[in-house]
Amino acid sequence: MTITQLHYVLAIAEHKNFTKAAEKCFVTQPTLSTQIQKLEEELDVLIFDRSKKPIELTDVGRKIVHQARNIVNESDRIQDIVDQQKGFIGGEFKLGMIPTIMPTLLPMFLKTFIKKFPKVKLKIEELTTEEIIERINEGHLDAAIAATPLEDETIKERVLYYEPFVGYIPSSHRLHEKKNIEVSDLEIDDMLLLEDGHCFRDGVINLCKVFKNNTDEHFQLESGSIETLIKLSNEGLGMTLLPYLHTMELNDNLKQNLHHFVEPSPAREVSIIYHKSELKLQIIDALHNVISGIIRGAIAFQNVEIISPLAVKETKRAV
Amino acid sequence: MTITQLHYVLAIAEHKNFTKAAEKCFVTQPTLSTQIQKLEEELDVLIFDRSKKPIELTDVGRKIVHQARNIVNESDRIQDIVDQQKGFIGGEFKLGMIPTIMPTLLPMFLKTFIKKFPKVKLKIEELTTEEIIERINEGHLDAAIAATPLEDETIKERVLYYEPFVGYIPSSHRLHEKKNIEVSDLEIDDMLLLEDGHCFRDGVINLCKVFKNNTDEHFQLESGSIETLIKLSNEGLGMTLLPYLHTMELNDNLKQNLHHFVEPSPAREVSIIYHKSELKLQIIDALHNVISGIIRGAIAFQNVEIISPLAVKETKRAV
DNA sequence: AATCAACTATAGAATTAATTGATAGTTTTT
DNA sequence: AAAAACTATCAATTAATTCTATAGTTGATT
Repeated sequence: MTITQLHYVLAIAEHKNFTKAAEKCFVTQPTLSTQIQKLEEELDVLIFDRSKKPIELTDVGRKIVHQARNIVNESDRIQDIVDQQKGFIGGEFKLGMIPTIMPTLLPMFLKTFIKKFPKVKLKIEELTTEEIIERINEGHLDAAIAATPLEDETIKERVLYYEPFVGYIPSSHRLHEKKNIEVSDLEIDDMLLLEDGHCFRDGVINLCKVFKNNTDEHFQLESGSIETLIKLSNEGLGMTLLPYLHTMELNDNLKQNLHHFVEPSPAREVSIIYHKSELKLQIIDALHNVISGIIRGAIAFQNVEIISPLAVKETKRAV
Repeated sequence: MTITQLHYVLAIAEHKNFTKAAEKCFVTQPTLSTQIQKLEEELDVLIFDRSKKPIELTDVGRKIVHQARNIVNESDRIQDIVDQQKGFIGGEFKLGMIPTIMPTLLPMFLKTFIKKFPKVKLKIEELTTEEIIERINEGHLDAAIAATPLEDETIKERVLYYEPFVGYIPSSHRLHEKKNIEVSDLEIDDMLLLEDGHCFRDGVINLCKVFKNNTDEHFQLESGSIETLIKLSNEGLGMTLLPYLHTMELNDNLKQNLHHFVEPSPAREVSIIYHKSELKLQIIDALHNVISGIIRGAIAFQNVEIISPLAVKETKRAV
């Protein structure tokens, strides 16, 4: 059994096709055929069921693939160890981001990051939380930025910041006259909300359920649609909640419709998440440091006046 | 990087000598030299410091060895997965046992076990708890039977049974007339004890500390010396505590010196312990089942009369 | 400082394994 | 029925691993 063979197994398991897998491995298809045969012979067990089209894993095959992924991940860490020793931070790094975070956060840290770590080739993709979890587990993403907690055993989370929600209340809305709103003011029937998989932290009222109820009867919004949300809100379809960082980009007209919560404000927890095998931990560290540094800096400098200490819990300084 | 190369790294790290490591790997010494060189070149880092005699690991080398051990263990599990699928329970299995458990427990289960699992080649070694922990972590032992809890993060424990201690009190001793003794009767100054690293369970008085204090001033006994302990006790050097299973083998004369504790009796927890990577889990399962079955059976049948329900805690049925 | 013992490194040959291009044999799709 | 899409197999090639033999290095001993 060789690590190369395990790579081949993973590629075939993924593409369900020897020919495509071979391309991805930069070898010819017979190479895969023979190497898989050798491995199957060595273990004296069939990993793939070739009678099915497309090819399928056998029961043992599935377990072997799972274990093979462990082994390959663990063996990749050897290079990480060496990189760490050399103080080298570089290489390709695939980062996922959910749609409601990407457009505001990415421009804030990207320039700083690539300047500070020029050898890291960041590949950033906008994905839903579900897609992110799947791809992290499959090893196609090195890390992602998403709303947490996820409660997923195989994925580690490191909190970047807490982002309060701000009410966006058009003049037609019943709450428009109220300067600061409270969670108890909210009513599902006159709200537009993002289907965003995020829950609020324990202790703060859990708005998740409210969201879910709502989406049944009304409609739901997808990727990058916060602008749409605001427009719909302006059309008189209801108030909405915006993540704080988004509110910073609104023009002055729209800003007038913002109503902050009285403390403690509901907030979402935004974290960098990654597989528990902690591959490429140095780059994750680097991202964590740059982003949480930027967020701290940006807020402390620009916005202390706009939202005075928005604490999620007494002890926590938001955003 | 190949798994073979990692095996070579581990062997050299262990023996600190290319020539010896080569023997253990069943290859010649030049093979190791070249393969290690290739790996070091691929990673572009020195794993071994050859200037030192005997050879030493570099700092990165140490980390690489640690990771290499992970990878090798994980890759061994592939065979385990296959074995499990085939329902095959067999292969070499190295089991450690501490001296105060081995002589009584081994004869009780060995015959049954090898009859039930004839394909497992058990290699049993008598070792101290410290040696066991070290060897499990180094991968030289597959499992061991020892007194627990160990509070060692890398080692998993599965309790086999609780073994009460029985007082052995020669006629010369102040407590000889008392039929059933209590923990509060014990006094360090007139007791002989085993240096056995085991602590009693929470809730029951912790006799560990008593042991430790004692060994300073007096003397301590090593491996398999319970017979000696009894003889010394008979010589008037004090009473002692015997693990329950040992008391079953005493001749009638000596049995007269046994004094059971009033409930709850102090007891030791005896577990099968193994590395958290859970290599060869099927065999560990098999051992666990056979041993705990035997213990349950033996006691229920022969000894209900001798020590009536000796519960360590209210809820637990001892031995 | 010469010699020895105990190592590790290197060279070249032999062996073993991996990969390829060409092609045969399947199964599925059209 | 033909074409398309795959995987398996074969023979040849290339690459890698390992071996034997030996050279080089270091530290200890005389």
